[in-house]
Amino acid sequence: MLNPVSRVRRFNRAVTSAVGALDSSFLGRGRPLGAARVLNAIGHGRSDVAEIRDYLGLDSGLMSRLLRSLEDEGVVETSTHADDARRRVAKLTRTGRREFAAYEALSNAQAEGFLAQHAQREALLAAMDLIASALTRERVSLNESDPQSEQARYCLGEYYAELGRRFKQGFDVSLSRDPDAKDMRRPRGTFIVAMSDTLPIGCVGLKGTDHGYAEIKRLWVAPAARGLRLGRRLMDATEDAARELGIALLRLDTNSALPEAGQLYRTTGWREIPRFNDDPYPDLFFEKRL
Amino acid sequence: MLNPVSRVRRFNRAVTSAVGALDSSFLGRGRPLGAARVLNAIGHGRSDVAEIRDYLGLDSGLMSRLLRSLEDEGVVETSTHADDARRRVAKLTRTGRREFAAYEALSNAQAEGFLAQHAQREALLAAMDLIASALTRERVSLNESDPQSEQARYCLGEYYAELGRRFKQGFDVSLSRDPDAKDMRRPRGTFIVAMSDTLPIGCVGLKGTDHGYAEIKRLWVAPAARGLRLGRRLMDATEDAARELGIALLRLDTNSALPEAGQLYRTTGWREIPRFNDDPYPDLFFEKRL
DNA sequence: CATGATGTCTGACTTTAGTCAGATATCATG
DNA sequence: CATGATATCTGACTAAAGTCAGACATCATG
Repeated sequence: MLNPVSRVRRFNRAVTSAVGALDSSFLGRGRPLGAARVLNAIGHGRSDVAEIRDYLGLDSGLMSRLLRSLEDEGVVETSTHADDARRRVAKLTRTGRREFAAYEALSNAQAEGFLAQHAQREALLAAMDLIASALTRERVSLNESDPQSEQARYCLGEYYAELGRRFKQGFDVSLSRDPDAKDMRRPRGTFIVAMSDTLPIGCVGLKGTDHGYAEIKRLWVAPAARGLRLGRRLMDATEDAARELGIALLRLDTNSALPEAGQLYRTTGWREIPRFNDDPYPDLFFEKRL
Repeated sequence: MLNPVSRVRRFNRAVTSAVGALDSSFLGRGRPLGAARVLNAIGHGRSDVAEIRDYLGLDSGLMSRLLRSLEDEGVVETSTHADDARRRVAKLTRTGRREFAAYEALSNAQAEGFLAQHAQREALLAAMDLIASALTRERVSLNESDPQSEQARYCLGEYYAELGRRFKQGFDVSLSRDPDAKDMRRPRGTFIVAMSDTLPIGCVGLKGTDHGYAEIKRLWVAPAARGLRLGRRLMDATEDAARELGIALLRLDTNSALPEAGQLYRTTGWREIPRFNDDPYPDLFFEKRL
């Protein structure tokens, strides 16, 4: 009753019945589940028919019929794609948007109801984040994005908050050599955000300099996503980007209060070098030749 | 992207697709899912046809047909219930047990595969326990059981380990007034274990004494089950049992290092009294008249 | 022991999901 | 502009799940 496998299986059972209940709550709107799923995919912004088919794993014949039934119902309208007349794009009509809103309200109410039942909300949410990240790990996408985008700013905020918790003297960005956004945009550098579904769960910046090297900055992985080797994936992606940009030498600084970071660098070809800047926070400095 | 409801919904999406994959892994054995589910329910010890139907939420007609198809296949045999000739009981044949074992192996392999993919196993398992307990909270059952049963011993072990972590001087059972098992058996007392599915997640003992009162001992709730008001349920069940046993006065001791326990007692009609024993660990003493 | 309730079974359906082989239109390419 | 690839659609199926009314045997009860 206590071994890890039974615990996973207990979780599976609990979640299977919860998911069943969730699915059947969608049946209350007089539409089969398949059609409801297509409607919701469109509502969530997937307009390309092929993309929806792919996302939901449907046969093209089935997809075509589901789309037709939604059109007959008056909740969806389709048109041909502007760039490619073979493809079709679907969008919701006014009634379709109303139906979608009803499904959204249902989902939100279900989620709120679940949360309302439990004390220790934060613990529960953290557990959910962890599991969701674990389950969708192979679907984590690394996207280059602007260092001032919403996702990037979210990651950086979390990163600073975590440094504040882990450095005994706290962390104040304004005292640190905070990299300029323009140094983390191509062609000088880049900024990569790891997204799991719609949640940013990690980031890293490549900051161009005028000293013949580029610096790795702001490597962060969300607590809920640790153990998935995401740090390594982010570093690999950054090195690839650096090579693309013709950068031959990378440097970074870090702090011994973040042992997992030092560990990562040491096992991926970085070598320790003497201090190369006067930032007050770091106490460890590394270099890697590409 | 960050609010609690979105986090729950992200979890739901992640888990929905995982459950789908799990279900379809059961299709590899040439049997539709419905039939496989019935076979597995029987394998897990549910023999009464009505009980299976209820557990799986099936229509009686459908259930009857599924059972018939399993019989035709030679994996199940049915007979009439010994006490009631209207009811049927189903059991696996030899080949049925072999098929069941194959499904079990599949489930175990799936669970092991999931665990093998992840570092931070313990964190992941703890998150799964927490969520499973939250989802099945209304299905937690409180069972009176022998204080030396496997489940009881598991709970007590966890309880002692937790005291060891929370008391700054640690905890050594042999120094404490460890209650005798025979004082926690009817008619002198009782011992109640809270089970979620097959996992013990809490316990409490009622220890009979010869001094005109009984004592509450070993109240424990698994970390994964906190926030579900399980402590209160356990205490209520114990008080009910005490009333049944004709006990009019209850006492207990606890420690101020366990503030949630003190809080629970104070809000449920217990009043603080002077020390009534010489156990070195407790520093708070309560009494409640039934 | 008559009566209504209960548990199972059967027949006759419907709905949903899914498959597969073309048909048709359009696109990218040389 | 011929050719093969791609995206969607249609027709013709099958399988699985589920529903419903009634049949039948058995049980609990007064």
